[in-house]
Amino acid sequence: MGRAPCCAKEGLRKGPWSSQEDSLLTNYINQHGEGHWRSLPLNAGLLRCGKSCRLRWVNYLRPGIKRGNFCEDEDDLIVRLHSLLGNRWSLIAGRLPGRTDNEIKNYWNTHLVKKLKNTGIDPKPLKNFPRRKKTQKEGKKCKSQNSKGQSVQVEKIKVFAPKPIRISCVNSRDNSFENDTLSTSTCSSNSNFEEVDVGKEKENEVNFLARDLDFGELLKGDEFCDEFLMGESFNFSKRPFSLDDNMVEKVYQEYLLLLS
DNA sequence: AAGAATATCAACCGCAAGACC
DNA sequence: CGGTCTTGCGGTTGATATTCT
Repeated sequence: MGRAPCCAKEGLRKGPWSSQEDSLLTNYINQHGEGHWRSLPLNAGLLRCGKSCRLRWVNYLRPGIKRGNFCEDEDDLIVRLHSLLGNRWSLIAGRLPGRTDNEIKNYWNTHLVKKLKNTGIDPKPLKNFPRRKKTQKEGKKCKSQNSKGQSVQVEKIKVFAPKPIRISCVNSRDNSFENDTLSTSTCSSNSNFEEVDVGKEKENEVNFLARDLDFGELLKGDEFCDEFLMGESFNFSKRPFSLDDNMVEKVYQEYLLLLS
């Protein structure tokens, strides 16, 4: 099965984006919305491939993106989530307000790995979870036909990374999971995110987690996770970083709570 | 001051998988 | 139902910046 390239390569610009290209892309998306990446460059007057446009938008131009200066809370959360989820940067990014998967991945590789190694911690995930398999139904709009054979747009459930919210308390960094409550506080250094209705956000979060993390599927038949779920026999001494306060267990318990 | 070495991060690439035809 | 398209993800690259010698 041959696979067509995402775009014709000839005559397309590569490399860093100019401010003019940025504004063309931003203006186009502001007017027409995201999506249709393949046709977007042509329509927006850009000599870029759609993939490049998407990447630029998602990682740089999209409103609400926070750049640089990761706070200690964020470091902490990234390390913990990485320990739980491995290199599933998009999932990790979903838990960090305004951060992109690319930025987190870069930050992990350039800063956190070193930092962990310097403190004698092996920055390996607990478990290499398989890459998530999406279900047929989720994620996309699809066309279907009504009884008259007319084509109608059916809105399928779309997996939005929810408005990023923290799942843990941020004020007590070293005891981040002391509180059993599911805090939705945002990162302390982040003032760009709105206060949210905790009830609704929690609901959204549950939906998000249930669909996107898909722990049920992820963990099904997994001896390691069975063990983890059973709790008692799990040996925390295997953990890649200090767990004197059972941090990861608490993160995990939060996820379980959200799923219950 | 200058060249080398190292760090950083934006962007590219290939692949997987669902959607579409 | 099979081939193709589209999107999104994670790994990697390479240009630029910074630090070291």
